[in-house]
Amino acid sequence: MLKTHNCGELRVEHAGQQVTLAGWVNRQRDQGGVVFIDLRDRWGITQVVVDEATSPQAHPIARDARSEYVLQVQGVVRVRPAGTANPELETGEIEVVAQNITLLNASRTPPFYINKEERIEEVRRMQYRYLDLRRPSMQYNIVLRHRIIKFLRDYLDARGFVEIETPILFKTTPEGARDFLVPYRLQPGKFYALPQSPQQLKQLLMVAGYERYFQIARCFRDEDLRGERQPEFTQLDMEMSFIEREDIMQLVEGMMIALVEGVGTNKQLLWKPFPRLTYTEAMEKYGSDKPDLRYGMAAVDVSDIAGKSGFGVFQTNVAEGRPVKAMRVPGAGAVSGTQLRKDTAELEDLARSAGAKGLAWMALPTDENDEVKGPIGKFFTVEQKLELFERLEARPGDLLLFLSDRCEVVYNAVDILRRTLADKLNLLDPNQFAFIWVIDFPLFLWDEENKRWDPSQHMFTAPMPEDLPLLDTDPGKARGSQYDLVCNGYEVAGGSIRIHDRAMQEKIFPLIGQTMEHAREQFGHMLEAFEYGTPPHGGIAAGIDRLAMLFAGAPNIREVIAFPKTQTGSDIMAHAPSPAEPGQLEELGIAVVIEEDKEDA
RNA sequence: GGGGGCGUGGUGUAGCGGCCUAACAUACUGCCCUGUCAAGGCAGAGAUCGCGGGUUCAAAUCCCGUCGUCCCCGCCA
Repeated sequence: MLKTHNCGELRVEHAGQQVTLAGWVNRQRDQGGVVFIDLRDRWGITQVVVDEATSPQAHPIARDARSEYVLQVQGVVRVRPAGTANPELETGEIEVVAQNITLLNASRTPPFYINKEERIEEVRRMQYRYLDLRRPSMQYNIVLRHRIIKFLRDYLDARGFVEIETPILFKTTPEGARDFLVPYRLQPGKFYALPQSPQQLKQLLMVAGYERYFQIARCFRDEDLRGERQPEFTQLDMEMSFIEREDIMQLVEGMMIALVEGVGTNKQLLWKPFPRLTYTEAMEKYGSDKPDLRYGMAAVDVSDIAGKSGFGVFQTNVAEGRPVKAMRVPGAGAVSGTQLRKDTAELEDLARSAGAKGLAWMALPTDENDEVKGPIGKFFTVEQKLELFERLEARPGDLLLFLSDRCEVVYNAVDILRRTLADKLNLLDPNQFAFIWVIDFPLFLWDEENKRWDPSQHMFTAPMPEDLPLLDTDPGKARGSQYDLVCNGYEVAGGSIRIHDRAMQEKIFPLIGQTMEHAREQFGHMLEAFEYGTPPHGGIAAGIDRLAMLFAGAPNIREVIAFPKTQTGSDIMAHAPSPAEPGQLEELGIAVVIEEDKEDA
């Protein structure tokens, strides 16, 4: 070893010890006769003192040392002279008096600061990702991610789960996203697909009798990127046999609580056990199947009251079956008239961008004797207003927003209004975790474009037993045995009880527009497996990137992925993707045909 | 596929028609300095303002296109 201690561990009790440290120059302070070097490694920073008089060998090297030079320092630990301790440093009580310094490697001037937390343009960070990752904040994120994964592994291992690897080179998987294809030289013209998840394989492991499986699995989906989505991402993939929905939810909930409480961050659970919302409740109240419950502002149906008001839009909509929903924004009405008009105009624009035709509002005065402000107030009788306020639990100074349209439009608008208002009103505390379960999803969602039902999760999700008859009569009403774990507005895990019966599986295919022929071709091995004693089973997959992001308090998952891709799927450092060599393509029997720019070529 | 933001010395920002021969901080280079820790002092170097075109007497600044990146919708659980 080139070091006997790391740069974060030396304390007063080490005083007098001969030590060797190695690391990077975080900062160098040249005082002339004495040079201070803050030596940094993954564990911390230790001050090295180099005195010209007592360390003639080390002094010139220390003088020439620059940021990010790699040094090995041999010296003696000493308690710092009185008055020179640095309470900012964990090692601030001591310093290492250098006897010998070896320059292990020099460094060019880095393109950005390693020793200073400053927002740097992301292109630059990605171009020099190895330097970006050297920054302490990134090292914290990456190590935190490791701790999360380690915790989950240990937790599941202790409960009889077996970690099993599944292939990356596989076949199209039924998650509904676009596949990444990998051409294969030995069979020109044929392609592997990278797994969108190990879904089929983990079910087959249940058929194989492993009963409790997990894997830290890389998944691949060729869809557009977002802050929370990368083309390759990591899931904690799990599957269990002989269990019911409740068993998995309990296990995962216990695991998440233990993780939050055991992984050593300052994150607080807002509540436990985790509340459960049905999909319908989530949509009705929050307009989203992954609502952020760190704040309220739930939508409340006021169709009955609004329909009786004198406001024509509400009357017509309610008469034609379109709901009127109201949201209470605490305190947002207690501003000047000018400000109120500006705020509500902005919110109305937002609602319009979500497809709504408008946004009505009432502002409750802070003085209860004043009139309610807002253009629709006059259409409501005093009694109607009081009824509204009571239902919304409105207080003086609140702003009430009213939306009325088709359900989907109202949901959309409620969702975007809630999220925007929460941000504006500073209601988003990243240290608070609001975990909730969303259950009772519809098994299918109608795909208007292709005029068919689409599985809302995937084709192996079992219907809720009591909804089986609906498959024949009204498939849209059938609920799936699906459960999603949501935290702070992010879906962090999703799973279901699976179909383990061939007949049931074959019943699903035609409903989702799969011909039997195509289904057998793609999934024949699954159907066949179901005939050999498949146990009832189910599972869940948790997004490790999103969890790590939440635990790190990071704004996107790139901050917790060592080498992420940009929004266009590029790796700026390595310049991937890149054209293939003609010889490689020839071996694969592939010709690249790139469309010339359609018109303006 | 669509909408929006951003792109100025190495880095982070300012400048948003003429006072820009582009400012500030920091980093960088040299010299001075024996208790600093965002060290300090003095001196210095460093930018065709992403790229291309246009408008104008005059463009970092306005317009169009393009490239890159980020956010959002679609897409994706």
